[in-house]
Amino acid sequence: MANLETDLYSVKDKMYAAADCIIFGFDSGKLKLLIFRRRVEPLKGEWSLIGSFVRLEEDVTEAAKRVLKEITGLENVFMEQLKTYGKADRDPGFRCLSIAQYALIRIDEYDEELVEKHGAHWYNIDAVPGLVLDHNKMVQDALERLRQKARYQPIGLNLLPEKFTIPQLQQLYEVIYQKELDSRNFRKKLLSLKVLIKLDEKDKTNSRRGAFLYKFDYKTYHELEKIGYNFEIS
Amino acid sequence: MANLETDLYSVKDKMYAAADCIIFGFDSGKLKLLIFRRRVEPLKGEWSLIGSFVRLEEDVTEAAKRVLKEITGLENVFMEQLKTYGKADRDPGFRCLSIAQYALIRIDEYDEELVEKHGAHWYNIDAVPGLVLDHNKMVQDALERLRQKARYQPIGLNLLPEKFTIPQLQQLYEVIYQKELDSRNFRKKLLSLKVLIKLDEKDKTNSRRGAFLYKFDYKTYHELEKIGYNFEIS
DNA sequence: ATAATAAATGTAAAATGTACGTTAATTATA
DNA sequence: TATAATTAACGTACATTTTACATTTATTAT
Repeated sequence: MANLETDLYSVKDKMYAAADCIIFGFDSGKLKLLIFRRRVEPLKGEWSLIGSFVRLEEDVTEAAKRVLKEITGLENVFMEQLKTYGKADRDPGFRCLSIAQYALIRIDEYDEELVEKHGAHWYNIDAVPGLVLDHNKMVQDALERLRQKARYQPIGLNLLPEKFTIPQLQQLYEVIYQKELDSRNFRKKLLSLKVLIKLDEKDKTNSRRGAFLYKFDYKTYHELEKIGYNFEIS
Repeated sequence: MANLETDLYSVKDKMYAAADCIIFGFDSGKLKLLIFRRRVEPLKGEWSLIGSFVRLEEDVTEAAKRVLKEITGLENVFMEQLKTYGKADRDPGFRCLSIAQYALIRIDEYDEELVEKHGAHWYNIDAVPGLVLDHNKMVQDALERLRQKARYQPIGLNLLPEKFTIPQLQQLYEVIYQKELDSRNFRKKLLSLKVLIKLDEKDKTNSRRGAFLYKFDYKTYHELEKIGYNFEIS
């Protein structure tokens, strides 16, 4: 794969596959996206989703994990396939499929130095600049998927620290759904689901009184899931 | 692409992409799957999802439509990407990604002759034989997606004729969800959604009395959809 | 005319969702 | 040391939806 650009015959004659990652984070009440400068011609240097070619001997999933680790230092992150973008003319350089995958990371955990070194940058989701190829479309699709999926599954929690407060969680849902939620009903609904473990620690960064921290009870959740239980928040 | 099997160097050195279709139908109260005999080595002649290599100059979506038309004669069918199967070793012959797409067809509309000519066959979903590679897994994943998606969107209707009765629709939901539904509550819920148009024709194939035929009001539905409406049936 | 059969309608209780008002805990400050 | 300010937490009444179940209706084969 090293001489992709130089071996013109093979470039035009082959099918390539890229793994592109839509990396979401949540910070200061905002949903964010991590992007970097594209590393291959054409359009080298332009803003792009973080991605890489899938190597011949490598699983698609592995390729996505590889770049994610390379840029953020993170492993074992929530990542899920979004969809494959397969228009024949989507990339002017190659015939290249992109298998897009979205990742949800805890923004306090990534390796800042590494991110900086690769020229990557976090943008507010509503201020993402123009990206190469169909990458803006991928971001839109990923957002829609996140919204859809968050309604019935507790995936949003992957964007928060392990210990979080209910007001924090509400704020997260508010940015995902892009609408305000009633804090009293939100709390009531959430607690009725019986999958939060209340700790006796408080987070006092946002109020004098402080808000209790909670952990999500994955064990119980997965058991309930089996018997057709839905983590539904609206 | 014609000499894939003969040009050994390129075969081992290239990435291929296949479009595999999970084709669902609904007939006599059963959910069915259309499969055929694989046309390429290795495993030529074994039961397989209906698929084809994606040509270099062809969109992935086009490839899927192409095979679907080739085998069933159908165009303009509901089809949606399921996911891409990208394990490096999933196909012992090539490095080949499979972009799996599921289709929902009205089983009374396909071209029987064409299907027969290609050695394709409808199997009850609970009696699908062993398929090549990871195709059985694809079927399971597609089923799960269908179940998930049918809860909130009226995609099941793509499996029924344009005119259908409420008992028919209920039967469809029952096979999709694999559970019995209360007919009184089903009807009530369905009609409350205000997206069925009652015709003044009856279908008398199942009872002396006959059941009224309905059409789905896509126009109204799509308007409601915009304002955050959910076609939720459980 | 009657029996048989699936279709269609109805109703009451339980559960869930919605829209609010009130109280509690904490600390900076006066 | 008391008070003000602020967010967290709890509660309640009403509306809507879901659930569980019984009855009536239209049709035709006998």
